[in-house]
Amino acid sequence: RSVLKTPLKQAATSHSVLTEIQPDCQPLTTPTKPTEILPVDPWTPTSNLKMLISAASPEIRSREQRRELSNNPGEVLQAKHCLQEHLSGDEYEKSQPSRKEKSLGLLCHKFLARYPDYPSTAENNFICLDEVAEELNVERRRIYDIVNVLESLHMVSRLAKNRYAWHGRHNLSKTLQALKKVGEENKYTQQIQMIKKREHEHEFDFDGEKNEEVARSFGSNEHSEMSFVELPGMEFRAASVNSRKDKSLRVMSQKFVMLFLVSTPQIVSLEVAAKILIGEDQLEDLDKSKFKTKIRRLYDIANVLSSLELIKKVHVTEERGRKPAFKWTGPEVLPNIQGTKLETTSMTHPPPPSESIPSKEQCSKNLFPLKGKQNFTRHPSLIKLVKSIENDRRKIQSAPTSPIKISAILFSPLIPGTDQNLSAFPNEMAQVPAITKHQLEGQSKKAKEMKMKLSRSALDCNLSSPEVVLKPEPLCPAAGPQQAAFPQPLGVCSPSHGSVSPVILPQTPSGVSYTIYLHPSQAHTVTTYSPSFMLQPLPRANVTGIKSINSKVVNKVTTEEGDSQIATGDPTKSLTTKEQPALKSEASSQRCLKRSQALQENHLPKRYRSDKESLDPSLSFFPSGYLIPLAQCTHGNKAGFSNEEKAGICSLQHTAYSSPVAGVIPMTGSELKAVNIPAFHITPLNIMLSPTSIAAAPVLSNSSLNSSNTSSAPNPSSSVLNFTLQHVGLIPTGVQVPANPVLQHVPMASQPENSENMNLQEKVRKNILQLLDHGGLTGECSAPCAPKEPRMPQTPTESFFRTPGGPNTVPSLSANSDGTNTVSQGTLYIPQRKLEVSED
DNA sequence: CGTTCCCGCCACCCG
DNA sequence: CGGGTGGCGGGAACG
Repeated sequence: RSVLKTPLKQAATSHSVLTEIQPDCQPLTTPTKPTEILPVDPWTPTSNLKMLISAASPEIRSREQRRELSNNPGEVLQAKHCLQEHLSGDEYEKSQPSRKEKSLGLLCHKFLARYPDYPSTAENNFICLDEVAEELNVERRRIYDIVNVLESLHMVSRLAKNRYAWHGRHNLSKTLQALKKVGEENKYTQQIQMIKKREHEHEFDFDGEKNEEVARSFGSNEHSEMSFVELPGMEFRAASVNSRKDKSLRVMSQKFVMLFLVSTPQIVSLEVAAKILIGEDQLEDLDKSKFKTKIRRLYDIANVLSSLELIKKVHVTEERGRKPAFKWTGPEVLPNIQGTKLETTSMTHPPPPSESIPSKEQCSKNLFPLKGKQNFTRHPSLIKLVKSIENDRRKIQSAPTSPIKISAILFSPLIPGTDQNLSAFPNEMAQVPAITKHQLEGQSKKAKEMKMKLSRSALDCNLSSPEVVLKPEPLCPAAGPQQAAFPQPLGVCSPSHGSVSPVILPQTPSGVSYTIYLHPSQAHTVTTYSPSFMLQPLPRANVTGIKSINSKVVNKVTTEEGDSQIATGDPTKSLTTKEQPALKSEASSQRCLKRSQALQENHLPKRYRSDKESLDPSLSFFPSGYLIPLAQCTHGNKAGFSNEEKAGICSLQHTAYSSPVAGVIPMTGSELKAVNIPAFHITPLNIMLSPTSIAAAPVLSNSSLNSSNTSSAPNPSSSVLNFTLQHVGLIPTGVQVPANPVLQHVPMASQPENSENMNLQEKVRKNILQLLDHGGLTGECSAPCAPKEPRMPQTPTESFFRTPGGPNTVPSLSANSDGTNTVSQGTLYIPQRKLEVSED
């Protein structure tokens, strides 16, 4: 009916007619699987499995082999889908491929198998859809599904009708960075939080504040109406191909990925994803069918992402039961891009992709009229209108550009060697012989990683920020629930908006800039503040879901986790002696709860200082020639905060549970209890600092060690520690711990095991110290400046410790007059995790 | 039964 | 206007 865009009615009619006329052909229905085949049939799932097993065989692509290696031998099942049938097509027709044989995931694998991950320019990297479709024996329609999501990751790009160019993973890291950034700017983190919150709204029903918050969030939400995110140099190849750039699958795929990138346990449930993706357009019609459709699409996308091994399916268990979700298993994405193009290296800047740089006129055409209204809301229909207009405009714009020399651009050296190396990193890691899950997760690796990072960062001192360090477990053989506990490797990245830094970078020719198509009206909305700068004590998913948890539940959870964990059984036992007592004494949860609740009340979202920080339209030209609205707020914002504001916003405990800045949802004590405690059990080292905070700690302590400086906090390190401990509930609020421990604890944070804690600690500490010595530190921790331009780090240390976002993002701690500690800008992360995440 | 998701109609848009 | 694209949702397969 009217609801349907497509005159489905007709379809339905014709359908029924057809059905009647030709009963044997089922026009609109899924063909029934011809009942039965011999049990021994080669195509049964079982046989499939066998095939797989025997399959680690020769003819699999080298790439495939690598993957296999990385897979735990015991998990053949898991790898099942990873294989392509190895036999010639001879057996095709005789058997009815089971539904699974036709799955998009498998198809995608086949598709991927055709092309190298990192194609060289020399190779023939053209993709002809018809050809592929034929070879893979599927309808073209299916190929579109695959290609579309690949395109969203810039792994392919469309050249012309029926033709695509294969880029493989060369662009992947940049794309992910861009996506992450955009995701942050879209405040996806908060949206997720919000969704979850809403799920069980029933419980907290407080005042209008909530509503306001919701409204605001969703209202401003339309900003996320952004379209396809592009990379410079990856812009439309051919003008003609542009039209549907903002269409669903592609964009949806990008958004989906964004959700992972901004989530701390990088797990996203389908439900949430769907809601967010829908919510962007119109929040009201939470139409069920629409939701269903969205989910369906998400499955499609997820399937190909899975094939790419960027995500994998898991289940999160909430109070409602198991819900399908996906976990990011791709490379860790560092918000800061700068590192990618090491000016350090003799390589210098990669030659600017001159060919692909749009003319100036185009740039001007791209100018978005900025609309100042902050909360301008428009009716959906209007949005649509605008969209189409915008669309047209785009077409026009792109027209002059017309197809560029493919060969030139296709493999344009956008990605310097360094980048490639980086990209390759995960693979290397993956190649490390698979041990046991635990071991993988284990410290040895982490320790190495740490070292590596440390030394690396030392080397990269010229970088204005840490370079991209990829997470070690990308290929996920061991991906278990535990991973959730280690959202980010030490020092790797700030979960936060890289917007800060990246935004600043664009100046650099080779910088990873990205292009977002926004509706003019939305330009202003882009990032007002960084979502990540909020404390996220809990994993959104379960957090939201939990009302009151009793110890039983907690135990249960822990136990469940335990099996895959090193520390098992009674979690308490696995704790270090040191921690143990603390934890116990901790009736903490209760205390925390109360307090948090109390605090929440006071501090709920006072919307903050709007955009005074929007110093100016903050628009700038990127090399790509596209005009991109900067996330000015990000840095401006930070700088903009006055101390009192910070204080107000971030006062101790309160901040932990709800930050006005972030619009975090306040949580109840029970929730905290439920979530935080389990986290402890799971992670021997309970204190898990986010990269941001981690970065902060060293700097701070350092500053206090060396020459003190700007830090207003007498003893920042201890502040951090105390804050953390208190927050986590390890120590009563009143207790204070000396600063030193910080150094020890921080490193430990990355250690899942305690057995070697001491050693590791030692090592890490040494490393750190060493590092410090090296660069003599300049710990400027509370410099609220928002440099407009990329700033070169003064010292290696600084560059290392500074959050990727830039100097201004360095978390600062300060003691408030009231004696409480204040954390500003920084984020202390508590291990966040689902109540339970299970692989399938 | 709930979840997963293949199939293919048909609206759209491009050349 | 024909053909490439790809939104969309029924309902089968799967678990």
